[in-house]
Amino acid sequence: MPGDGPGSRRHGAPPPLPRAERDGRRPSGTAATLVEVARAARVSPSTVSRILNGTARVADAKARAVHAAIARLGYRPNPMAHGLRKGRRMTIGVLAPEVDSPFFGGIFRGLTEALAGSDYVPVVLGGPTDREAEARRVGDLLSRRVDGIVIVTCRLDDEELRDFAATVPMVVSGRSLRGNGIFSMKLDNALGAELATRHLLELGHTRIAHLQGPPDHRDAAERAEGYRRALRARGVKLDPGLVVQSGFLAPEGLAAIERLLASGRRFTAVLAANDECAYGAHLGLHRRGLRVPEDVSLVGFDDLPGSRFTTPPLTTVRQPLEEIGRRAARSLLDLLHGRPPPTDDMPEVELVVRESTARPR
Amino acid sequence: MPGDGPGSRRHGAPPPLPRAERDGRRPSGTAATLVEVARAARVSPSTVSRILNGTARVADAKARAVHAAIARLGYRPNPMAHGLRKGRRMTIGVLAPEVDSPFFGGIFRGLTEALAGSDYVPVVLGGPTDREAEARRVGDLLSRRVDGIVIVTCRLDDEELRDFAATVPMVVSGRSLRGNGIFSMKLDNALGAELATRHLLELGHTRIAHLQGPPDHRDAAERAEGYRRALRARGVKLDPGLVVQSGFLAPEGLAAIERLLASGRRFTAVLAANDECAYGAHLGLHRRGLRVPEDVSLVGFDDLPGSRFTTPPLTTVRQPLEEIGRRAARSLLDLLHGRPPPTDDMPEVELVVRESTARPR
DNA sequence: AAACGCCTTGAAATCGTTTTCGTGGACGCC
DNA sequence: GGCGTCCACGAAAACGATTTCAAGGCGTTT
Repeated sequence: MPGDGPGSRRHGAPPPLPRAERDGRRPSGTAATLVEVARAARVSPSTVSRILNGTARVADAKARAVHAAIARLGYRPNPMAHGLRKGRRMTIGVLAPEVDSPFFGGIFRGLTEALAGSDYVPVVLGGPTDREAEARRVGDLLSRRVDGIVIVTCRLDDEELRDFAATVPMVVSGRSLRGNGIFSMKLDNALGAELATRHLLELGHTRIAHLQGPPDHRDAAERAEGYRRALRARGVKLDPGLVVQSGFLAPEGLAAIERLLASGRRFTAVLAANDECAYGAHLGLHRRGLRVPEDVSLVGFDDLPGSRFTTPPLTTVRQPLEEIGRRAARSLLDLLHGRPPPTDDMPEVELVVRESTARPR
Repeated sequence: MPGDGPGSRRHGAPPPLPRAERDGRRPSGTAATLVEVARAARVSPSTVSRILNGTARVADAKARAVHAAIARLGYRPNPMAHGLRKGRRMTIGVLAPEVDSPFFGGIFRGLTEALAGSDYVPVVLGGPTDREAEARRVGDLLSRRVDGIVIVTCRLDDEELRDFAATVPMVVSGRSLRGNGIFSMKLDNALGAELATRHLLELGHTRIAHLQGPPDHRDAAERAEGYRRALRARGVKLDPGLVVQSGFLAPEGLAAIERLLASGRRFTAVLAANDECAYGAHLGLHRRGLRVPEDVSLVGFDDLPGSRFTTPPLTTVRQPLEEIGRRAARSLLDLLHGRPPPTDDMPEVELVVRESTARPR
């Protein structure tokens, strides 16, 4: 470390956090406290606190003195002392199975956006979860004393959820359940899948395959239901051989379409479990020399940002991810401030027709 | 809210956080404290603390009594009190321009993974940043008293960085700078671009276009430099008309390739600023009826997870994003524990040849 | 047997805020 | 002019942990 003072501070014992102290703001090595501000402004700590929080009127002269002292000392309130006293930590916990999926990304973006105005910050715990692991993670967050929790695709059952919500406000996605300290948001997966399937039917497809999502996943089951419903409504007989088990990930979509192809069953369109699954399926078709949409029409679900830029751009069912994130954050803030969260429903799912679907040849 | 007690708790004043109290663990409505544990176990608070932290030996009998009390009361240490006393908050701040990009996603995943074992949790602040906004955000994190900071693509200049690092350990990506409380990680962008370009040259391409990233972005500039270096090394004259300004986002890649196409300049291969830019470019080519790789070879940079599943899968330069995240976390933990972070270099960039490149026709 | 040291333990101080409680003064009212 | 109210403000008590300090018990050494 050339030209950087007398060697290794910072190694050794836990560092005593020296503050930046150029332009002579803090001669001492440690952060200014409210008491020091009070001393500098010749008032009592209580007064400083009151000024900071606007808890009570104080004389203008003192207020000015205090503000001057704050600026001079570069004072910043210590959030831990604050939290200890007030019982709030100003953090909200976010639980998600896959922090690197674009799905979570979209929601998280909305979440951070909506949280930006407030004084709360998100703490993210990731990693794959089954019901049990998820409960454990909530426990972790609880012992960190987060002020609220958002769970992105919730696997807890309602009972557990209610239980946790007695301790701390919770907002979850993928469930429809409201009550004391709980807010949840659920999209109409069945309707989305129905819309998508109907779109394919209207184009003239009848042999429509469905790559179904994880068997234990409610969203997946609902989408499959929507698919069947649309077929039934048009009087198209469901060929069970056209429904193949897949998952929400691209490799699973690839594997699924390969199995379907290998089965020899004829089909002219595919409804994938979600966009990522569709990506995988697309590749599988491509490998077989089948073109989208000329040979096979392909529909996804989610409308990930990337789906506008696949070749061709993917027809899909739009989930307003950012909006979900924003609403989650807002509802949680409502809960935290003791306001009733809004009762209006989620924005509707919406079919986005792009270029991966066409009339069958 | 059917069957859930006498109406609206939780609305009204800030809720007093009632703890879950079924199975009769906490008759009172509030969380157990260390003092209560001490009382229940008939020892002093100090002793409980010592047992919890292993600070000193205590008699086995007492230790057992304390553990029993802890279990019975469902005691969980209050992190705010702990933080106040110890001066540590057990959180690390993460700064990133776009929390929903797969790029950040990959890094963040590695980060959370490596943090999972420790007692630290990440707090994410997102949103687009220029240098100034980034400094402000670091300030925000500082006033939240995070114990360390990770900046994902750092725009601060070295001076500022050093300054901040005097207050709190920092790990940044996209910079090569180490010193007191600073650790940084930088990939050899120039080398990566050079590898990619050389690959195209070796396939026989000579008219290779480059969609250059944001003009103010060092990574972008370095990649452009690597591109030029590779051409020079092979004695291929650089046609400035083949270098067009783009960005790191898909729409920008699309716009750039359209401009290039409109210019009428002939080219048989494209080196994109990064993978997302390549996606956009791919779409632009597709729209013009140009096929990848038959008509135009295409190379990206980053190796996002999605790039394995584009059609065709994208040849690209691999950045080990998760590994970067993991190392960032580990180095920060090292810094925090007063251990010197590892001095070994980053893993090398690596060309991943898939199916978007081929010999020119 | 006295002196010394180590080990376990409890009492009390401490971290930096917020909040209650009390007090002195200014003001309004009869 | 006396008395009650109200207001601004300071002293001090929380909040829940850690840590220092001191003390007592016990074993060892000379």
